[in-house]
Amino acid sequence: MHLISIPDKDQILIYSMEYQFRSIEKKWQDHWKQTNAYKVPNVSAKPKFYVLDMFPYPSGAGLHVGHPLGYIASDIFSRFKRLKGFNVLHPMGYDAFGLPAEQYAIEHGIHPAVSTDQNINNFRKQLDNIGFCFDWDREVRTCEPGYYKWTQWIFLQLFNSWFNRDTQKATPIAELVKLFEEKGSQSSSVKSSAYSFTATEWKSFDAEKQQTILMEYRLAYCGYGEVNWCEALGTVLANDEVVNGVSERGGHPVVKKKLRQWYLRITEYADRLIEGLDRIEFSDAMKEMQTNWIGKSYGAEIDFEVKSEKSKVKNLRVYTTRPDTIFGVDFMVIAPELDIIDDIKSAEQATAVDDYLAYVKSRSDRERMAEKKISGVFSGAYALNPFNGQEIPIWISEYVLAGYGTGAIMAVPCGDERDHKFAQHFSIPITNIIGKHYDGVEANPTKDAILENSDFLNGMVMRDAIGVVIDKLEQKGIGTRKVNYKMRDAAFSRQRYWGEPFPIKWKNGVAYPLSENELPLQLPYVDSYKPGPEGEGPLANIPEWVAKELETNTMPGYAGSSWYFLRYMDPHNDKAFCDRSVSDYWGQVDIYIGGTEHAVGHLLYSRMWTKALYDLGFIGHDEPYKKLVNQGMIQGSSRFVYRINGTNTFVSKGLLKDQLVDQIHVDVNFVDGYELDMNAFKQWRNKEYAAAEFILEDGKYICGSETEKMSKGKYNTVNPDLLVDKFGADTFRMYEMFLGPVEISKPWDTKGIEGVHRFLKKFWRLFYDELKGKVWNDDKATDAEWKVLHKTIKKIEEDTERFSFNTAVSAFMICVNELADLKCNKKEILQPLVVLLTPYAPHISEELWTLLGNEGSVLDAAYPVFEAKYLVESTKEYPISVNGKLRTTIDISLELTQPEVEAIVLGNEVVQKWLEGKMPKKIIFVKGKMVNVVI
RNA sequence: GCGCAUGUGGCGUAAUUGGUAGCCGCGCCAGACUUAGGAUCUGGUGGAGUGAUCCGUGGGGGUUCGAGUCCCUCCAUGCGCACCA
Repeated sequence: MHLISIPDKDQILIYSMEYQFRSIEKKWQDHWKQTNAYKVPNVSAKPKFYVLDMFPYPSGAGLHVGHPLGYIASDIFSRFKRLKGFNVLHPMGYDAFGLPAEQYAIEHGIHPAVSTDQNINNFRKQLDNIGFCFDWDREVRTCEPGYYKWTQWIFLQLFNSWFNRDTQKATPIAELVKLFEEKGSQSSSVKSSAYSFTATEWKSFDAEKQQTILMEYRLAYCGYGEVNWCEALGTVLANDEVVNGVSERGGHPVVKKKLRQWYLRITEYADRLIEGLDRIEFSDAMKEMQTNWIGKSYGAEIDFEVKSEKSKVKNLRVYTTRPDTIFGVDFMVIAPELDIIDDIKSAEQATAVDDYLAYVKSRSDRERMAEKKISGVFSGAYALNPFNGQEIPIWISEYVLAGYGTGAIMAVPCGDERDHKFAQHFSIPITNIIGKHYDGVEANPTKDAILENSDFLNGMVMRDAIGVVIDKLEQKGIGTRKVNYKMRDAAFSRQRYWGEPFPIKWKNGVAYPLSENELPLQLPYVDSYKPGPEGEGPLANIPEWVAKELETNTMPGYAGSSWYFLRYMDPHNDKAFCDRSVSDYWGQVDIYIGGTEHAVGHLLYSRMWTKALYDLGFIGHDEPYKKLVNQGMIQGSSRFVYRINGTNTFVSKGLLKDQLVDQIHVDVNFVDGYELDMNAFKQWRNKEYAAAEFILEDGKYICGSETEKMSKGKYNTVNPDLLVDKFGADTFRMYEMFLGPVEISKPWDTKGIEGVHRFLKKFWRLFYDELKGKVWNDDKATDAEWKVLHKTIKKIEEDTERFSFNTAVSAFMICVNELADLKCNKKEILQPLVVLLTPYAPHISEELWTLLGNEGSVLDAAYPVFEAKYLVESTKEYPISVNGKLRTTIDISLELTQPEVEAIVLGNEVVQKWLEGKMPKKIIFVKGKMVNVVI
């Protein structure tokens, strides 16, 4: 009999040889806690490795089985790196500011700080269950003053900096002031703005004017932007909260309203954000998404003279990437939002234009986006082609966006699909400038056609004409070469309570930063979360706050998450956001794990903040994440019952015929596979279905199933706590990995977890048998056993290194199956396996490690070293194909040459049968792989 | 509409470089042990056929001695979006 001791206050002894996962896991979790097993030092002789998870927003719903997927993957990798001799930083924290907590506060009157705290405690309990190796001493919460003090501090650095176009770097604003004092606004390092002045003029400006000008350059700046304003609710709504043009709650109308907003000048970093992608390991898909989002394009801005009845507007400026098509312009299109519309519309078209604008205003962005049908209206005005004076009608249509370029395009139907459809729809005549390349049916966006009908460009290849046209436009002073970006500056303020306050005071319309020693500017306690007047945030309702002339907006969710990876390095520092020597030690995040939904938001913002902090000398690297791994979503597998319409009778799935039935979601937690637990169902939802009657097949009620998003409303969420309780954390961890590749989305299936649990039990039985007790021994291993071990070492090491955890779990299973077949209970084979298993199933590994008589923790054991000599083979079972179809296999020595192999193959009776006496045309022999006989 | 991703047994998946398709697990079938099994163990399990064989990686086409893998095209599903000129 073997003995498991549980180091409790009242120590109890359990005599057992079974795999007692509950006591084992509790014992070691307590032990690791007491011994600070996961504490990570900032000073170490070991090489560093930084593994980071995207930290969670602590929602009230708690964790479901989809959440820990990435955490388990990163935990396995962290433990693996630790065994390999690295000092591994693997922290966790909470992205704790956010809208849901505030919404909950509005509805239930519970302060966001309170509910957030409760949610965090709940999350923590659930996370601890799974046995992660997080260093909890480094936990951060973005909503704590000790944290957001530094979020505010970094904001001030951005506020006090501008982007020097010459050096392409964030630079203290004082240097810009100096530049203005010396040279005025004319300098290559200064971007163009609405203001142009000499040094003398600058000095003559009053402070207010100077500040207004500086605001044009600050990396964090104040401007005006449109928001979703809901008059009835008196508040600004997020895009999420607007459905079909009305508020999600209450269905009140939502309109665009211009409000003062903070922005981050991320557009200045566009080129560096593109360039940086070459130096980091993100998936090609992710890089592509970021590149598309930034959307750099080369083109020209061209001014077209406008001819309208009122003659109020002289020019229409358009942006185009294809100035070479200027003679193919058949109409212009301007965005419905443009102010000039009023001034150019003709009397005849006025009603039609107004109607169209009203129509557009009634439509949400979403509708406009998904719209396939073509709409638009002629304005009644014309633009003149600058080269030949031809009149071009100006149209208004929602397919042109006000926010991009100049909000106006020159439409070339023969070369652009959307323009083409528009022209066809409104019967606008189409000019063909590319001859046979345009078939009259579909536009052709080629750049390689030779231009026709194009005046001085005739005979030129389009690609070459682009530069020629721009040069000519520039000579004439009616156009300029222009690089454009789709990306816009990031809106950085919210009219909400539960976020970081801005460390900004307003005096006479000028924003002044608080000084560093006034930080943190604490979020004041409030009783009401109602919006302030005129769309301002709830802080505007606090008299003391307003009296101090403090900014009433708060920062958005992504403020805290844009730099948290730095705070983990030095979380308790109250002198700096992170000591430079510490960030120099840890450097970049080596592996960052999270979902693709952050592809263009968080991942771009945090890259920008990192670059700015780098420019200003606060950290030594300008890309936060060296490598990114995207985890897939775990989908829910919903279960349904079928109730015959108007009755209380439920029909089993297999017996469904033509009856009209209601398909009803049932809670997956009382369905075993597909079989419904009818009693549990009757008790469900306060016995709503207590009177249910069932039509069964083979005495069972079989449910229907569908794969959907995992969510409470679909009753398909599965709580990890239940599974850990039933099967143990080790089983749960391995099963989540066994489900499939980390980066692929797949449905959850609770049923399969038993297979992994069986595996761990089988593994345990190699050491301890239910009847015989200890079965492991010190016998010498055979060649076959060594081979199994080293094959496994190789596979596990390679798979873990490349994040292929599902195949690694499978390799463990194969190994245990083979050792069981060999009846191998030998310590010299089993002990290295225990170490290999440690990252995946740390609890059982630590237990067996101790039981094998080892001192110290398995967490720091030496990782087994693969030796190729155990895997050397002398023969190979070759697949023999005839004309590419497998016909047989033959064991052939690996030493033989091609002619020798050919002789063996041709002598084989199966091959001879297929040859039918003919001579093969050729024999393909790939040594160590296969043989193919071609007849 | 645009962008990205994914399609392999009843299910989750495997096949690392173009070289034996279906490893491992679930489920299912049969059996052993058992008072019993939702425990454990053993064997079987892509489809058709008595069989030799044939068919099979979303559909169609192509390249190749050989294609799940490469190319073209179509279809379906999921996710994202700011119709990006």
